[in-house]
Amino acid sequence: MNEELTASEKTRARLVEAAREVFAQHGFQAATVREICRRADANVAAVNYHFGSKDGLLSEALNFNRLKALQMANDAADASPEIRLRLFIRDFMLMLLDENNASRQCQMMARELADPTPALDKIVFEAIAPLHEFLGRLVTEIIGKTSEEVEIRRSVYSILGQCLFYRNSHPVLQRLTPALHYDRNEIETIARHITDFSLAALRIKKSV
Amino acid sequence: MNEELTASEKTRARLVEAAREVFAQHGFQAATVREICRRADANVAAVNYHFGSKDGLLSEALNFNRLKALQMANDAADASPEIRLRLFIRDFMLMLLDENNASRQCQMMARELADPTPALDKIVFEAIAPLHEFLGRLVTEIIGKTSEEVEIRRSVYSILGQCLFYRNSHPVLQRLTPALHYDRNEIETIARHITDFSLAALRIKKSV
DNA sequence: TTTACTTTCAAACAAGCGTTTGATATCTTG
DNA sequence: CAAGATATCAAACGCTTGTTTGAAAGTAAA
Repeated sequence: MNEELTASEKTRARLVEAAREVFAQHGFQAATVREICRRADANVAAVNYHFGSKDGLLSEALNFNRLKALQMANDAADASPEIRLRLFIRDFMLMLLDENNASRQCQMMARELADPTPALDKIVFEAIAPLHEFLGRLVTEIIGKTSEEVEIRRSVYSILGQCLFYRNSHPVLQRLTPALHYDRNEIETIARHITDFSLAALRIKKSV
Repeated sequence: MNEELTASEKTRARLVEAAREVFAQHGFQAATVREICRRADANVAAVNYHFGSKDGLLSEALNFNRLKALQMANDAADASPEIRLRLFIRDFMLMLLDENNASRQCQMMARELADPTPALDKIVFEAIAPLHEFLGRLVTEIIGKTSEEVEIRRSVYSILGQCLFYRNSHPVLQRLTPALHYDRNEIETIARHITDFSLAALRIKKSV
C-alpha cells in the first residue's frame, strides 16, 4: 500500500493518522503537537513543515468520506425508510463507538461539536448539515410530509442526541458501569434500542 | 445579602460566581484563572489563596443543590409518572438552556461530561448517578417492573441523550439555524417534544 | 497606638504550548 | 559524481498557563 509513497509522503500519512487518533481521543485543543509527532515517530517541527500549523493538520485530518459513503449506500438501499433508519443507526453507531475503528473522523467530529475550533465551520457545512438533511429526509418518509419542518428537525435531534450520548458521555458511563465496553455485539444492541425507541416515537407522530 | 460578609468572604463569593460563569461557558480546561479573577475583580493570586488551586475552585463551584431540589420536588409531586416525567424534563431543560440562569452548575456538569477533569468523580457520584437512578425509577413506574434493568437504563440514556444534545451541540445548531436562541418559550417547546417523543417510545415498551 | 494576623497585590517562576530556526541528513537530477 | 532541492532534527523562541513569592495594605484586639 505504501510502496509507491516517498519517505516524505509516508511521514505525512503517519502524521495524519496519528492526528486522527489523538484528536479523536483528546479533542483538538487538548491534543498536543508533540504527542502527535511522538506517535507518528516524527520530529516536532514536522507538523509545521508539512501542514503549516496545527490547524492545517486538523483540516487535513478531517475527512468525511466514510460518513458520506454511508449515507449514499443507505439512499441506494432498496428498503423501507424504517429499515433504512435501522441500517443507518447501526452503521453510524459502529463508526462512533468502535474503538478499533480505522476511520476516526466521526469520533473527531463528535468531539468538536461541543468545542468550537477554527475547523468547526468546515465540519458543520461539509458533514453535519448534510447529515441532518439526510436524516430529515428519512424521518419525513417515515412520518409523512404533512409534518412541519421544525417538527421533523426536532425528531432528527432526538435521534442524533441518543446516538451521540454514548460517545459524549462515555467517560461518565464508564464510571457508572465499569464493566462497560463497546464490542460489536454491544454496539449493535445499543443501535437496536435507539432504533426501536425512535421508531416507536415516530409511529405515534405518523398517526397523529 | 452581603452586609454580613467580611471583605474576604465577599471576594470568595465573587470568585465562585465568576468561576461558575467561566467554567460553564468554556469548560474547565479552557477556562483560565486569569479570566475568572478579572471577572471577579480580584488578583490572580486570589484563587490559590482562597481555594488552594484551580481544582479546588472547581470543587467549590460545583453545587448540585438545584438539581437535587428539582428531583425531590418531583418525587413529592402528586401526579402520574408520565406527568412527573414531563415536569422533570421541562425543569431540567430550563436549567440546562436558560442563558440567564443564575445557577450554572448544570451547564458546568454537562460540559464536564465529555471531558474528564479531576472533579469528574465527584460530579458522577454526587450528581449524575443519583440523577440516573431518579430517572430509572420514573421510567420503571411508566413501563412497569417487568422490564430488565439494562432496558430501563437504555431508556434513561435515550431521554438524557435528547436533553443533553441541545446543550452539547449548541455551537453546531447555532451555525445551522442562526436565528436560534433559547428563550423560555422555545425551551418549553423543546421539552414538550422530548417528553412526547420519549413517552410514545415508552408506551410501546409498556405494552410489549 | 501597637501588635499580630489576614488579605491583597505586582511580579516572577516553572512548565507546557505551538512555532521557528539553522544546521544536518537525505534524496533527486543534470 | 556533484549540486541543488527537499526533508529531518535538536534546540530555542515567544507566549500562556497555574502557581508562588514577599512586600504592602487592611483588619482586629489589647
